[in-house]
Amino acid sequence: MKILLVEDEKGIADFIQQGLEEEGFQVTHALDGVQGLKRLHETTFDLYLLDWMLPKMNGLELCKTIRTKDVETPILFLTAKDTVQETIEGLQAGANDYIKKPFSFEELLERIKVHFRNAQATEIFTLGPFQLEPHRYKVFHLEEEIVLTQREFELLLFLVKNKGKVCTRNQIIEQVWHIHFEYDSGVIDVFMNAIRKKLQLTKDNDYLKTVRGVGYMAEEV
Amino acid sequence: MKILLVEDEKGIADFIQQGLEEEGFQVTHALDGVQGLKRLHETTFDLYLLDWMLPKMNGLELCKTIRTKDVETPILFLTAKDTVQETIEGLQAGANDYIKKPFSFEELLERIKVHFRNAQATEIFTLGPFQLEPHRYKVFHLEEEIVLTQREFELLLFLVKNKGKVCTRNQIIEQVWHIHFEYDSGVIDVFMNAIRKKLQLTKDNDYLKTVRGVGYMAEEV
DNA sequence: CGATTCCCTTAATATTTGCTTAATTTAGGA
DNA sequence: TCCTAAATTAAGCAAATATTAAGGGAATCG
Repeated sequence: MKILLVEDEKGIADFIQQGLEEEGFQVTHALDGVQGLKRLHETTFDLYLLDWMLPKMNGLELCKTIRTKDVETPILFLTAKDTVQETIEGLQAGANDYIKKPFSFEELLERIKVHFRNAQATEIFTLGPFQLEPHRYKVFHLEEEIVLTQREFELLLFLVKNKGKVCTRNQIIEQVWHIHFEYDSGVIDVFMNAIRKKLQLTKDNDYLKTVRGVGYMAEEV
Repeated sequence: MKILLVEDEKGIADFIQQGLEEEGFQVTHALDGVQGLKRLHETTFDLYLLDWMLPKMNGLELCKTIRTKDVETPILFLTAKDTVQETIEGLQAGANDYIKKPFSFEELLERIKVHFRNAQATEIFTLGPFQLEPHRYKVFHLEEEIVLTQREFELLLFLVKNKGKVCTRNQIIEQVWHIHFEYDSGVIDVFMNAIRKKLQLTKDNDYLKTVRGVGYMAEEV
């Protein structure tokens, strides 16, 4: 879930960005309306969080511009107390909600979640007959749940996210184990073994291939 | 969202009705208190908007009558300047807010939205055979009440609101304890223990799962 | 205003889980 | 065939969580 945050006060922006990232959102931060507009051309976002008072191009203009292209995506305003009245303009310009400053992070999060509730927030990855649900740390084979430990899950998820690409042992140790120096023990092998066992993979059913001398690869059969 | 508007001045009534309908509310209009009462028997509403001065049965009486049947739904009064003092009676009779005439439509909309926001707090959450009622801070197992402390309740509520998703220890410490820096003591564990004990959860009856290395998760079995 | 109660928190201990290592067997490639 | 990489298995160990008890502080009640 990608959020575009347009806010000129660095302190507030950092506070929000950090909090939202801990919640698993991807946050892009722009310091003013013009920068925000640029980001808009680069990617699409799932939610906009706009400060009302912005240098160069204020929130209202930005809001209108966004709405000329994109009618769906929720827009939330951050507004100071004394501009609440004006903010109603914003709502008429196509914004979906506004939050009065000062606000607690919980409030903000709550509001954001309300707007996401409609848009399915939960990404699901698949590999053959397997489904991975990161938000629940769960794997299913068709309907049946397969219980993996955290590491097992993360390793599998990493491979599946890179489906079709070979993941080297080094990459795995870095990305899954978060070890950033040369390191080699048999850990990965042991975990691959455990995963294959739990998923009941065989020669015919070979979704996790080993690439000798390099690493492993998830692949549709 | 259905709103009952009781207002005898046709001009004002039309103005409000039209505006609110544009906002997506369903508005039923009654010209006096007696008519209003009739509508009340026909359907249930999510909010009442009552003029203070009404023919046949004034707003205050109507308000009291509504409250004999329905304690929850927000009631807003529309009052002229010179009757503001009296309106306080209205608040004591169970009204939730009042708006001074003349008011802008934006103001009105603002106030209505605030009350709907609060009304969300009336929402009831369930987890298996358990019911949480946030507005009363109460939990029921089927019919029987289970007494939780405030923190216990808030922790349980947080997990239930995020049913099916893993809540990390960090999220819990932030959202339930409102601590916004890195922090780790055994508090969460102690509370989880207390909650599980009070809800009499066992292995078969496992609505609150621990996800090792991550946090906890509420889940339907 | 003192006593009591009720929670929240900390701390200490017990228990469980799963990560890692190491040793052994199997398979692949030159 | 020989050497090396990977698979497999079992066991020790460390870390996360469960559980219990006790201290402290705020609210409540007499």
